[in-house]
Amino acid sequence: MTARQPRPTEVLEGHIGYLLAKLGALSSSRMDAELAPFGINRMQFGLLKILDAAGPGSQQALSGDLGMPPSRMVALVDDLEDQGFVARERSSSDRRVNEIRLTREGRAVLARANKAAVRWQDELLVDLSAPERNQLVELLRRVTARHLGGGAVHDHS
Amino acid sequence: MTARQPRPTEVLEGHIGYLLAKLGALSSSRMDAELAPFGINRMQFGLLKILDAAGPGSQQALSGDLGMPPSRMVALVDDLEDQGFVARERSSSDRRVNEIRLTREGRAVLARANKAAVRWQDELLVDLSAPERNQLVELLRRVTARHLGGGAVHDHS
DNA sequence: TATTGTTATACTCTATAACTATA
DNA sequence: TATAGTTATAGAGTATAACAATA
Repeated sequence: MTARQPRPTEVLEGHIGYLLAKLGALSSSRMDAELAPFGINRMQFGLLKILDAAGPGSQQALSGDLGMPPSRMVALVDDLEDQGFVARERSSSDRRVNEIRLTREGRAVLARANKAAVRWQDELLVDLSAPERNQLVELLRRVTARHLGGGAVHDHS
Repeated sequence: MTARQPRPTEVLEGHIGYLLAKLGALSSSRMDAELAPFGINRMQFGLLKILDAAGPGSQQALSGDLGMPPSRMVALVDDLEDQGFVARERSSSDRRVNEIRLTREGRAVLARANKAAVRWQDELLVDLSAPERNQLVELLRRVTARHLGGGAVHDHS
């Protein structure tokens, strides 16, 4: 509790990596909190968004998209399926694959969750003007494109 | 491996939180990799920087500064002490407190580690012009000040 | 033999809470 | 009784590897 001076961490804020890590962690935990009322976490939110944008896909494809091991998809999809947000159907052409598709309920919850996500984003950027927000997003996208642009974005710490 | 289309995650990049989380994770893991040759991780790097800027302090004060529980400091400082980068001295006025101070070796390794950190930052921002880099840092600092500015910056996922 | 999805295991990280020594 | 530091424990998250079904 005995933090010193005004702000000893100020010296760290010169490092953009520090700012990115801190804001990333804040944003992640807050996103999870915002999404919790809808029964999903930010990974599942991303999953629903991809399904919505790219159409149905196998768990392998999805795990490739999200850059996570297939084993991790199981619980994620289990939970979405239990809540009726996605449907798992054995592909007729290749019965090994699970074809995952968004249900009507899934599309509905995605719409509501998306609103919450946008609301939180607005709150995060409340101090920036509209042009500044666009500038920030554009700069971050350029950095992202260079360093994570190749294919799926991996965590792989 | 069977990631679909050009980049299905593109739909996620409209969310600044996604970009921040991904870049934060990338930056963190890369920082650890850059610092590993010096025998420290990014937390210890931050610790050394704070000691350098604010002078010696107790473990409590440091843990307050960094926003982590005192128990976590122990191993962090143990390791730094083993390598001779900091000295732990029982305070004479209150023998419960450990006064942590930077050693000469600590100051030397900090200087070298800092160069590596700056080099990585330059690489991260390689596609941005000098004014753009300044703009990005300034925007991030303003967002940080609003949402994490109060005191110590907590992780607390 | 290779691949999809699943399950089991093991490892890392971290917070919480007991414990000690000082005050 | 309260506080600084330490140790112990327990939980979450996650990757890796074994496994079953299908190709």
